[in-house]
Amino acid sequence: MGRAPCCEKTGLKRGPWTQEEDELLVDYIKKNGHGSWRSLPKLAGLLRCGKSCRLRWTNYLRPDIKRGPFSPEEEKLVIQLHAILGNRWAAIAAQMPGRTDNEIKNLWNTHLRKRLLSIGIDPQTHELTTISSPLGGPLKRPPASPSTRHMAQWESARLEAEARLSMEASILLAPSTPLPPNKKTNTDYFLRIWHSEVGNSFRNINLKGEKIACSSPVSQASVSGMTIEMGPKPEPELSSSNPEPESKSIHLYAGFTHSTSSNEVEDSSDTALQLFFDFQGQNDMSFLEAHFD
DNA sequence: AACGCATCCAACCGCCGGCGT
DNA sequence: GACGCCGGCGGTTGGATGCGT
Repeated sequence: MGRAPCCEKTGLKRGPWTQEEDELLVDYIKKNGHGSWRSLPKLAGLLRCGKSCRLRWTNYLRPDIKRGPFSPEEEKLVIQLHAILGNRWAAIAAQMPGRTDNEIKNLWNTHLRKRLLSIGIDPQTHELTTISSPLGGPLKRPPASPSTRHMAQWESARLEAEARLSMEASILLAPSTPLPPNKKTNTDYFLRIWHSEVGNSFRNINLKGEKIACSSPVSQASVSGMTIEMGPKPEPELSSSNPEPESKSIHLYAGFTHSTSSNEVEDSSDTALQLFFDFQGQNDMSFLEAHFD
């Protein structure tokens, strides 16, 4: 037996919304909140499926939606977030206030994907597919290591958890939409895991699966006035010896090895690492500043 | 002006996970 | 544990629009 449709298909209007329908939906939600989407159309006097109403509201009518074209900064942010989160448009949208997942998805599929392809970057892996060598032949870039992918997964989960946390905080602060007292989300679990021994183990394991020696040197790089510090997490007394202002520094400790002899970062082709070096301006870092303190 | 093709994007579809019973 | 309901998500579609010939 198949699953019942989300709503009665017969007699319901489909296709583009009229201004009159929009007004009905906005008026109803402003007065009553959306409540149950399933019952909303009938209560609001709309001949639409509840799902259609929810989509129209979340993707178009919500008052906090920033309409208009994406700025170059926003496009860059989408690319950077996509490198971390993949096709998780809702998670990406959570990092970009005023933009919907549908908008970002459309932007990606119509503009950014093609743009990356045109410059030889695989839009799924964010790695160079083929680049020209100085001798004229094509060069193939090695794929990111499993460890870095693992790191990206952890970071992805953490970003999402913190996005949810901030969203919940804003909901709690809004008197009109209080959070039910018994409402519990995955946020606590994500953050707990990240700060637990499991998270610590992950952070302390290098790319070869070995523990990083704490005496390993720390590498620093500056990008547009930002200090990016890479390497094993220093002991508290060591970190205090470098009084870099918190707002101006980023620390990358997770699963990272450093090579002093060649002055090259091991596994430098890794997508996640490349991502951090690709930042061009401090404004672009703003979304990460809170996460990498 | 007419036609064909390409592009854009709002809307739809199907699946999945959370939750209550 | 099984089941159904519901909301959310990502992939896809198709009508509208723009552009070149």
